[in-house]
Amino acid sequence: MQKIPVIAVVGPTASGKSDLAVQIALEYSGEIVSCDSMQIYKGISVATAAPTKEQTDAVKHHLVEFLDCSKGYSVADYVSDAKEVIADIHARGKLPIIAGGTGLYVNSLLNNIHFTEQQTDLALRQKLSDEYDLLGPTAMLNRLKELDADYAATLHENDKKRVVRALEIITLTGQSVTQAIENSKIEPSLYNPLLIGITYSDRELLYERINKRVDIMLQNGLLQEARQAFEASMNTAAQAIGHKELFGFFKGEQTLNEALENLKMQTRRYAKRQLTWFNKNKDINWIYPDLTPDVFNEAKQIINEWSR
RNA sequence: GCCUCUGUAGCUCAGUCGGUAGAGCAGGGGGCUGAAAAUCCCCGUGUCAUUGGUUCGAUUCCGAUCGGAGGCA
Repeated sequence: MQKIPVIAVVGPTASGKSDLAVQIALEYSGEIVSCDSMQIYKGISVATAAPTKEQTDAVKHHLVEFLDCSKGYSVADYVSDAKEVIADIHARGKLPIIAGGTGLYVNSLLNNIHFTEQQTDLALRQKLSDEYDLLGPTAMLNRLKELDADYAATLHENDKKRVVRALEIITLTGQSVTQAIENSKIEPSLYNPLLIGITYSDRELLYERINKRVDIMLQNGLLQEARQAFEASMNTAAQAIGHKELFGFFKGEQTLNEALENLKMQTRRYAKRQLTWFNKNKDINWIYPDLTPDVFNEAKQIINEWSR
């Protein structure tokens, strides 16, 4: 089967990937498929720095601001949704441009990780989580060792989320995580991807952009949006950086300035984690705006070489 | 002007009964397969303000100088 050509623009938050993706889409007649675990939600566009109206007017954006904040979502949902959207864009003769900073989603999509039918049981997960708290990390990791020694060897006992999830999978499916991971890789990739990464060679410059962007968010109504989130019942959207950091201020536990400084710090750390994720991928063609002022031109050269 | 306290890692501070020093936070590095903007792991050399003195040896004790805080005038 012929692989679908796609361009993926990745990088840490506030690096300028959204702008670059739009420029590429306009030049090469593309449509943007967002790859961002938080921008999928409606009503939190300030905190998530969702694409602006100018951007969405200029280029069609998919998988952005379509889900209610009360709903849960996962990688499996994303891969399934994105595959459909990409196939449709390609069928209409347009170039799919994946743009986003959620490393897990990017990798799972491009490698065509295969997720089987429903494999989550929140009640069971809660039960295992309670047991973890009760029996302690060592006991739970030991339990996993007996069921799936290989996977257990890759985890630290404090990694509650993964230890619990591994036990959840095993009790639910009777299959070890090692097996499940192996099975998830059986299908070949559907795409012929070109990966373009954007980040600053001088981390300080990226951090300055992040700090500045938080100040702009404030002007764009971050406080009002966060106050609504403070009262609303949110699902995974509650994890987004941008609202929860302001709750301390709403409760009167800290000043607005303290909360904003913390918000900036959390965003900087997030950017660092994103870089850890993407740095591992040796297929990424990196562009550094502080070294290469004309980012778009650089991107065009990379693309032209790739499409030859 | 006088008195007291204080000056140690980017920040807040321990500490060395004299043998060149360590926590928290910040920061850095690394993981990551159904919550991922989440979550987990690892990483601490710095003219111990400056300058004289005592000493085998001073960041530690003493003096002076220069910062900072408070008190009295």
